[in-house]
Amino acid sequence: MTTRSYEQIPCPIARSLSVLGDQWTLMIVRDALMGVRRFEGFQKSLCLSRNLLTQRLRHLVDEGLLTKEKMEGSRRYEYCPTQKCRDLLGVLVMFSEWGEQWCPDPDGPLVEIRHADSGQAVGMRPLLLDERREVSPAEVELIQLRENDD
Amino acid sequence: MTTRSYEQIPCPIARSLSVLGDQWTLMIVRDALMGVRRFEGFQKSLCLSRNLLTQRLRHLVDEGLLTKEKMEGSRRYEYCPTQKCRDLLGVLVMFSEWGEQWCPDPDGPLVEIRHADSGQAVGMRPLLLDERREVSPAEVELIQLRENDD
DNA sequence: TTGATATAGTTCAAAAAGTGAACTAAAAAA
DNA sequence: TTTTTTAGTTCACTTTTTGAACTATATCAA
Repeated sequence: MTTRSYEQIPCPIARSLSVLGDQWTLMIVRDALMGVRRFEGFQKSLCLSRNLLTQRLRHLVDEGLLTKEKMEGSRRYEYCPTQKCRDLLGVLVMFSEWGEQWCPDPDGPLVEIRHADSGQAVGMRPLLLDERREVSPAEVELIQLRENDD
Repeated sequence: MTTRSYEQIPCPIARSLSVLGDQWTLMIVRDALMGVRRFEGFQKSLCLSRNLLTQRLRHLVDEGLLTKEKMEGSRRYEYCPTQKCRDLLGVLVMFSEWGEQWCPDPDGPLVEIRHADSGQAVGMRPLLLDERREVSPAEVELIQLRENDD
């Protein structure tokens, strides 16, 4: 992975995508958050070439999204998601909601987002951070505060 | 853009990423949602090569995220985001929140997410969809319902 | 303990995708 | 009318990705 040219754009979305925005990284994160821990697990789940998987896992470890840890009672390693990685759940939930809405699977949903304790369905919704009140997505806007002085 | 090999994985996240998950598409969507409408606008904002921009804009039009429309009082065209594109705002907001948290800009935030009417700060937060009650992100889990029968 | 199999990679050639610069043609402005 | 801007296209070059074969431990089963 080389430095993306938009890494220089002073915007948190650009910075996030410069870490996560290649073909495979978010799919590996998805797998990790669904419990995949080992090299062969990622490879079989995603069918990506093994050398690229090596590179991407190394990248994710370097960026602090995964740790490579010795498994208990074994000499083998496993890749475990860090908090930085777990914090991407919201991103994946949004991708999932968008995918269900705009390119649904004819066989019905395949991934569910649930509250761990109660098993109830959960969605990510825009909230006024002060009042803790829900607002309509249509009323939310993205504003650039300063200009990019290339 | 060729078909990604994970397009076959029956998962709404995989399907979303097969449309959006290349180096540039989400950055173009970001620009479009911040008001960029024309070829030169995207090119200057992102500094990507012009032939790639042509390809990506065509891809986004084909996928129904942008429409190429004649500008009023002109023979020129502009690229306008559709509802399918505007529905990606939540994804971008999550990327922005993650970026601010995990790779903050030393000069302070550059993008703000606000309620259009009141100007108040907005965040995407997990909500129990039945009760409309906020829950902790740590209590949210992503569950795969069926197996991928390759 | 030995042999078989599973796991986690590495290596390398071919194919595909991205980059950057130069070029073109139509539209708009002066 | 001439110049400048806009929206691309073309092409040679570089970088990435793919896919298959190979290697070296680790674990399992007899």
